[in-house]
Amino acid sequence: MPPLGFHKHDHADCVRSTLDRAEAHCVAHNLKFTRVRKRTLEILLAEHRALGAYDVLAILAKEGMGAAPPVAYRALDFLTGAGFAHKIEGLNAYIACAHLGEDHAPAFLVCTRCKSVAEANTATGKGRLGEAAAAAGFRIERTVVEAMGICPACIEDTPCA
Amino acid sequence: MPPLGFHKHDHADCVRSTLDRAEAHCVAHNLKFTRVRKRTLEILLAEHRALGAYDVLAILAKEGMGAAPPVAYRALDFLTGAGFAHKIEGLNAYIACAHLGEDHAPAFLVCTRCKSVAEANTATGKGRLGEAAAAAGFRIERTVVEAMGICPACIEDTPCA
DNA sequence: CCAAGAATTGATATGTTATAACATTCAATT
DNA sequence: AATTGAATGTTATAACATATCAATTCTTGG
Repeated sequence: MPPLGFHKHDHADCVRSTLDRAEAHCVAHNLKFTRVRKRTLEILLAEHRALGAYDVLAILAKEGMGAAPPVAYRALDFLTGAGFAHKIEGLNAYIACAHLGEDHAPAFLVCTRCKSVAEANTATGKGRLGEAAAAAGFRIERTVVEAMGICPACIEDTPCA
Repeated sequence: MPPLGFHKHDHADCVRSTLDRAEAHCVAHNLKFTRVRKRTLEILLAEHRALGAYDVLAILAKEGMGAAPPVAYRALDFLTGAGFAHKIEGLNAYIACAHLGEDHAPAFLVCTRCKSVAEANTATGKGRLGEAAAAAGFRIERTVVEAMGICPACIEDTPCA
């Protein structure tokens, strides 16, 4: 599967189908897909870009949902916990999951210039890291795999590429 | 090479040889291995654990080197820039490089319980991430590869392992 | 040696990211 | 309707990080 995010696609459909799958997952797992949570996912889905918690908060506040940080952080925690969104540790920012519903170990290509993010679809057995962990007797609970760099669009825009 | 950090080794030697290699690198590259910078590396080297910038700062301050955050952050920036230390993004914390002088793409096993960190030695061609990047025309500048979980020692210490 | 310039250090202030604690509202169940 | 548990909202503060400028030290050419 090609990494989503750097190439053209039917984004309206991308958004709709992700929301639908999130909705279905919540029904199936008895999770509450509340107004704030749903709106937060919509905000993240608007673009394949990472948004800071305070960016999300600003939008929520403008729309009349709580104006204090915990509102955004709780919604983001819910979304990441449910697998609907991921945190980009290298940016302290959050992004909607591009492979919602598929079992995957998220890995990202992160443009440090424009903050657009492509989510690659990697197998859950994580290559060298998995081997090293097994050898050391280490129990992996979560993996952070991010390539920070410059995306194709930004490379083209650079005078001295 | 086994990941360093979770198993016994001659740590005094580990520290000494790392400092020696750092020293040599600075001489070779005309970098200034000043008092603050060297002491900061020593602090990180004391254990194979990640320390926050303010943890480092507290020690520096106690020893009479500047008490304000920029002192610690500048030293840490120097060390990470020179490849003598790495930032663990998942913890917002810093650790001495365990493979100083060897060309490597750092990858870590990070214990979220005790913050000890093992640095695996992975090849610079980064498997799936590298492939995905090449396919997308993405220029990688830095990789963040961290497995967060529970280290062998903490697994043993857990009542309900 | 010493003056000029560059790099490093130190301090103040502030910006950014994140959470603790508690009150209130809402929804499901009895 | 009363109970209860989850979700929301607010205040306050903690934790992480940087911009700016002044003072010092370290080169290096004169």
